[in-house]
Amino acid sequence: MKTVTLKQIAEILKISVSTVSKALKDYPDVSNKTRRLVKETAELMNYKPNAFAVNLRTKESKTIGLIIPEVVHHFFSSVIKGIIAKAEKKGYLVIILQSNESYELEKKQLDLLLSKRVDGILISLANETSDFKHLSDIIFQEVPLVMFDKIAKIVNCSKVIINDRKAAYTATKYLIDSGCKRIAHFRGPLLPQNSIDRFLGYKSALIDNGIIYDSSLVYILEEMSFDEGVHFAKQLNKEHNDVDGLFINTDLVAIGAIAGFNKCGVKVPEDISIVGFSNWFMSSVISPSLTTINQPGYEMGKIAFKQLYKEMLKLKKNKEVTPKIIELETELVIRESTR
Amino acid sequence: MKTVTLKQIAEILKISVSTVSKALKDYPDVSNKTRRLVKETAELMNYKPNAFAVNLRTKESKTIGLIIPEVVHHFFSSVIKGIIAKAEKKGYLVIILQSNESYELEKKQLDLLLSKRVDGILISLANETSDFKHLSDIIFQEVPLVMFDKIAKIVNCSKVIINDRKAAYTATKYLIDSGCKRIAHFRGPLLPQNSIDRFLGYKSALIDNGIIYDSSLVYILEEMSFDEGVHFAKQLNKEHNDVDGLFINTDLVAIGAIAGFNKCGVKVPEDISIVGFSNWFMSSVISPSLTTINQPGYEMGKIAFKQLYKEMLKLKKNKEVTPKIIELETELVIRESTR
DNA sequence: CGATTTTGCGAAAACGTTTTCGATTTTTTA
DNA sequence: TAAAAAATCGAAAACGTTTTCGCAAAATCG
Repeated sequence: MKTVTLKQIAEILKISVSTVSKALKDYPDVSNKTRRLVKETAELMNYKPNAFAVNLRTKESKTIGLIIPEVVHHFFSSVIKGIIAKAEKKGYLVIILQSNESYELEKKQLDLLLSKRVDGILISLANETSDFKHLSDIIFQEVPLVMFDKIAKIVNCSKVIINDRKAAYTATKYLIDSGCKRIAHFRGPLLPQNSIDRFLGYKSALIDNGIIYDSSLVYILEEMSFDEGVHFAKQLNKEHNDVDGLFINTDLVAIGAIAGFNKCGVKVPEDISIVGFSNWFMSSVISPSLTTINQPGYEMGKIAFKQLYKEMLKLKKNKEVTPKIIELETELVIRESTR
Repeated sequence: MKTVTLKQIAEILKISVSTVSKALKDYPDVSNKTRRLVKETAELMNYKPNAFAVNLRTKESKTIGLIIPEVVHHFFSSVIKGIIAKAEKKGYLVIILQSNESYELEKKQLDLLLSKRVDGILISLANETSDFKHLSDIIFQEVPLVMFDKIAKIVNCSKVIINDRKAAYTATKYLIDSGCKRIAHFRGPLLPQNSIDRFLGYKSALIDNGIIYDSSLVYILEEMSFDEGVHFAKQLNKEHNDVDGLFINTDLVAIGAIAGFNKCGVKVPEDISIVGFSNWFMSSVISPSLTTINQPGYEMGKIAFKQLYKEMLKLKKNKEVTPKIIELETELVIRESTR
């Protein structure tokens, strides 16, 4: 039950290795008779081409790398699912690495993927990442690279994103339109672009609508966990009793916040309206269900791979690739946590 | 900025390719002087061994395959995280595929991984899988294989599992001890071993404690979703108003069931005690928080890889591997959903 | 100082495939 | 029927590494 090679097939049929190879790959310069013969015996002997040899010869691995800040996360696992699904259809396998939001790890893993000679790389940045040389290096080495969700604007590669700023603007505007006068914001860490953009969207919605921006109403959350949501809800209630609207960076925190307000005796949405972000599946089933921004993770994964695939093809044909920025649509999902 | 090879280093230093290779790998038959020289220039030229060539030569890819029924799932993503973490430490990368609970896909993906020549395979079975030839084939081909969580007892390979039967017994026993007289069960699909075992644990706990087993109290859930939990809670309430205890196959469904009972005006735990399974992080934060069985996903991932690693090493040394069954500890986490 | 051992290096095969190029045979055309 | 064209095949190089083996030079020994 050893692995069977082209050579073995060749010896059995008393023809050359090259002819066997060509027959299997439908080269025009092999007769129908021998082609059929080769294919039959290959089938019979259960021939499987040695991927290592093929890789070496063709200089491609039909494998892509994926670096993600955190696997155990509903949004990211949806993205992963989208990527894997699309990649498999195109004959690509996906190696997944996790940066754990660490810049150092991210760099190391990028190196790892390069040394494994993946055909392309998909990445969503770690929160810590503020230097982007490791990414520019990739581009310089002409390895196709596509960033998604957590991107760096400065890096000259294709990106698949949502318009975080616009979505946050919409969310905040909805709070304003529904009558909120004093609106707070639970934002994410300082570095990631999407956390910045959501904050900016929040801020400009206030300003555009004649509400004075008050920086003491913006809370910076590092972990973005349920518990942080609980904690900061309590704190907000203590420090700013008059707040009647709250836009939160992500649903998990928002759900925590609802629980937190619950404990303080603050009623949602009667006393305070809350809008989350990402439309986690739990958001529709909790009580009160959460008004939020729908962020299409699965879709994003599929499209990110599609773009990477295009660029890998172009590279193979030595064509120039011009980075593309693809913006996916989001929408406001109105539920019970807002008036 | 082309990729640099051993040959190029050799030409520059006017020595042979073999010496360069040996110098870099600290072979004893190369002098300290040339070793240092080689290493320095390799560093300088930013030499990275061509993984394709190394693979071909050494016949290993330092890559393992992972097949999982569903990526977007808290338990499984925890397992993935554990596997990736451990694998990376040992210098292995992980290719992840998703069977979507489909037997056909599972088979196809196993083939894919084999054709890519991964060094080992980790798998958690699809619900649909009831024929195991594709798995035995892997073992026959001497590719290390370790199954985890959703396993097939009949396949002769190492397995990392929890004792589902015992855990379910504990859960049910706790319901009995806390005074429940009529205990229902929401089980998973018919095929998967863990769904069977949890049912059996439930059943024998009843019988051992003098409660008559009533099959009409056992509901089979196909999707294991939140919505199914809501739906069957309502149905149970309609069909068996007298039930005062409920053991549910998985936390997500249990949380759905709590919501369902809520809508029917059935109070948890006053009217009915509920025990879930898996200790999803949301279970501790909902209200009432859920009594459940803690199932260590991250741990399971780490140990599954560790076992696979051992077997890959043994295979390399041509040593015999004897399949091992590793049972991880679970514990009952008592919260508010039970009296 | 000659014989033996040790040290350091290189040639070459091997891994299994793909693909170019030339050679031979067969078929077509003039 | 001779010349040209097409069809069919194989030899061989190449991809970049690892590792065995042999050889020469240096070091050690008696």
